[in-house]
Amino acid sequence: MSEPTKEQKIWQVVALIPPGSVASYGQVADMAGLGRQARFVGRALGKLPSGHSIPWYRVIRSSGQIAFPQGSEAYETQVFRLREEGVEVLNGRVSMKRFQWRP
DNA sequence: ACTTTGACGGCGT
DNA sequence: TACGCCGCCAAAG
Repeated sequence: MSEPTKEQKIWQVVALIPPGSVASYGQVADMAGLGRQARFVGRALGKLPSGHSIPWYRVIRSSGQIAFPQGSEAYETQVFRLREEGVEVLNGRVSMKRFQWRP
């Protein structure tokens, strides 16, 4: 085994987000030591291997918006899982004020 | 080696 | 509050 890849670091950080809270792509990038690589976080989550247990749905935009287009399957899944943990989602958005993860 | 892409962010209008 | 524009930068093609 060698050094963890950047993608693995990202997954590692996402796995730390506790149930009932959310984090932005930018916040995850920063915590993974990737600076302003918010966009890379999205790409990395898209590559999650099947069978994983990474809470990808706890990652949203800094604005509180769900990153997928409303109505898409991924969007519906994300909203469902968030509500399941007690996170309120109204019109595709979460109140960062109330649910953002603060390490 | 070069160009395009992307589950973003921040600021201005 | 809601768009649009531009900046970011590693990975894909």
